[in-house]
Amino acid sequence: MANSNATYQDIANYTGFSKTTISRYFNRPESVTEENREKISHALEVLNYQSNKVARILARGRTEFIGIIVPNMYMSFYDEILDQFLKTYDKYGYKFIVFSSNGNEESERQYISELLSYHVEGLVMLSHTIPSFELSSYGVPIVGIEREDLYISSVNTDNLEGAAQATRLLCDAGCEVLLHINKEGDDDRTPAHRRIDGFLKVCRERNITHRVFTYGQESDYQDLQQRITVLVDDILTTWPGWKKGLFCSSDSIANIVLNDLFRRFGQLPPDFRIIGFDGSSLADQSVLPLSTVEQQVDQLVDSAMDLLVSQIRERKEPEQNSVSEPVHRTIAPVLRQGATV
Amino acid sequence: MANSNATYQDIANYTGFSKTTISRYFNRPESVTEENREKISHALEVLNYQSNKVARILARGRTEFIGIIVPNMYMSFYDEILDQFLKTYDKYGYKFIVFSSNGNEESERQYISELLSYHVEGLVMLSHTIPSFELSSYGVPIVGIEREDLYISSVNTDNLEGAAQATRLLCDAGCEVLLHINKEGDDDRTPAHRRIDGFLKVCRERNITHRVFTYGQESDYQDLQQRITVLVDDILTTWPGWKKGLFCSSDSIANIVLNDLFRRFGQLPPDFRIIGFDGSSLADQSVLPLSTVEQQVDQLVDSAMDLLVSQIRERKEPEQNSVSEPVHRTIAPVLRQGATV
DNA sequence: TTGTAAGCGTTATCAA
DNA sequence: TTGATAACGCTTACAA
Repeated sequence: MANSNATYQDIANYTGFSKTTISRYFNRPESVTEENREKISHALEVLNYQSNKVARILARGRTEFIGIIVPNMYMSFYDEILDQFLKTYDKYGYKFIVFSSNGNEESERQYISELLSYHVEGLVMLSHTIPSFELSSYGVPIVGIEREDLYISSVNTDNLEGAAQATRLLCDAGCEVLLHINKEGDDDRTPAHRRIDGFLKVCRERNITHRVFTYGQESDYQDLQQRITVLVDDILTTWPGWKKGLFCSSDSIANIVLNDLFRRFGQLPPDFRIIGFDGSSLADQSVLPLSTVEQQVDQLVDSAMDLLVSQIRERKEPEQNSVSEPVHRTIAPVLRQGATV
Repeated sequence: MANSNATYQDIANYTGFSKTTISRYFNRPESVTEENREKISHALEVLNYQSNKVARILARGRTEFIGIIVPNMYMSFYDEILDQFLKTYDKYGYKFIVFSSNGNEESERQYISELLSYHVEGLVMLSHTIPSFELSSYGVPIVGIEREDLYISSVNTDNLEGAAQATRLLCDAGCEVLLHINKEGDDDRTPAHRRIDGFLKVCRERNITHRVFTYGQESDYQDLQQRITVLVDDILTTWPGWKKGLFCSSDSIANIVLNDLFRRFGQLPPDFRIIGFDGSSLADQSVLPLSTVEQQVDQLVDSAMDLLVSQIRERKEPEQNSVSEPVHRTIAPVLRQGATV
């Protein structure tokens, strides 16, 4: 039978050693004679020993847990990030306890406190409801990704540069008017907001006609689609005959626009160019492969783990450091040419 | 400062009570006088107490952890399932430790053993590499979802019925030839294999021309797209002029077919009907909303948690039960009419 | 190379 | 209603 719940004590009794020696067998095998190692190893088999990490955590004070809070799973960006984190297990050995907050600030606090009581060694925040100032006060290593990050360490895509590249690409493709769609009313300090800045910067540099559109709190996908349809109507009637370049703040939006145009015209009209943002799998699954500014998820996550691990180390040697300052890292985006520009 | 690491002992010293009383304050508050409760509560504030669940686990033997292993995150079915599990936290209070296996049998074993050593109370398996016989031997409550389940409890969509409904719908829409695309070489005992059975059953009942196509181990999305293109070529030349009904074993495949047709014809040709399977968000994001057989993810997960929790309870009262038999639950799928049939 | 004993922060069992 | 004391299973000085 599995799950026999043998303990070091049982192994010790069986072999005639002490618990300590059993512990050594696992933690510094070289300090146990070959011969005795075999005896112990044999006993483990016989008693079907199953290690108990909970006890080890308590004794050592290291959980090897990292907590991670995402806003949701239906935006593919978040599950690509999550997947990437899970993959770091082989490299770092950290296990992940995952919560999905749905943007509810109160549950988010509860989740954090739950995580803290499990003594997670670090926290990854993708969700943006709780201000970084509060997060920093929890006194646990923490890193934010693509969220407001004034008081905490963070990793972000270089949104300004990504947006600028996308905008330049549209220019160079001969577009005569440049349009940008972004989410409205987002906090100014949010990284995604830099995409507007990048767009405007290039438009002004090149002195080209442009406009920024925003969509609001459309709650579900249906509403969002309708909002976009209205917007496309607007664009078609305002600039008929112009060569139009549309930079969308996400692949999801770009996909909706593209679908809308295909339903109207059976193709991407020749006077239309579209580019998205994120480089999510949706960009490939679209009716035409979307051109997009790819966020390098692997690098975002690598960097985040790196920051987290060094914070965790720091706090083990509380000798020198005053409370060290937040570190902000930036990952270069990659322009990915699809079929829409 | 946060993270002050006060313990019951500190609270006890501060208030003059014993550790035991502090413990009672948390676990059976009514057994402590109102007055003393306030004293303690005050001390908690002052000392900034942060509970330590690791110690509690060790003392009580209950972790409130459930382990979950998914094959990957890029198939939206899995992350919708995962998201749904995370949401059960408010109802059941279980935390989830998540691993993504990428179909690697060896890592999967390692993950399981890791999970067991954290004394998870139960296991959810979505991944199919490890046979259920082996899983059942681990002696921990376990439930599989849409995978081979001979020796373990499980929850599955009624794939036979779903496929039958889809096929009937195509018939009723006046299709003259019915086609089905599924993954080849899949283990016969896999639930998704029932979709072929359902398709064939209805085709024979109605005595209608039909064919089953399969695709193989195409490793990435590109290859898969190419395979599908060849397949569509084949279909177009074999049944020109026929009214064709195509039942795909996933929304992902249906989406590829639909995109392919749109690229060729700028529309879904009038002699083509398509229906997918899963009811994933991709079905909505497609160039035309896909008709699909929706797997009721919320019910799948509800049922799974229910099975798991009752197994967990059972094993707390080891009095009566011999090793209880695996339970298999089935969730009815829902036909969702999109614009493709 | 091995063993003794104290400790990690809770809960559980008795008594008082 | 409260308190001593012994678990829970492992780690870690310190000794032998």
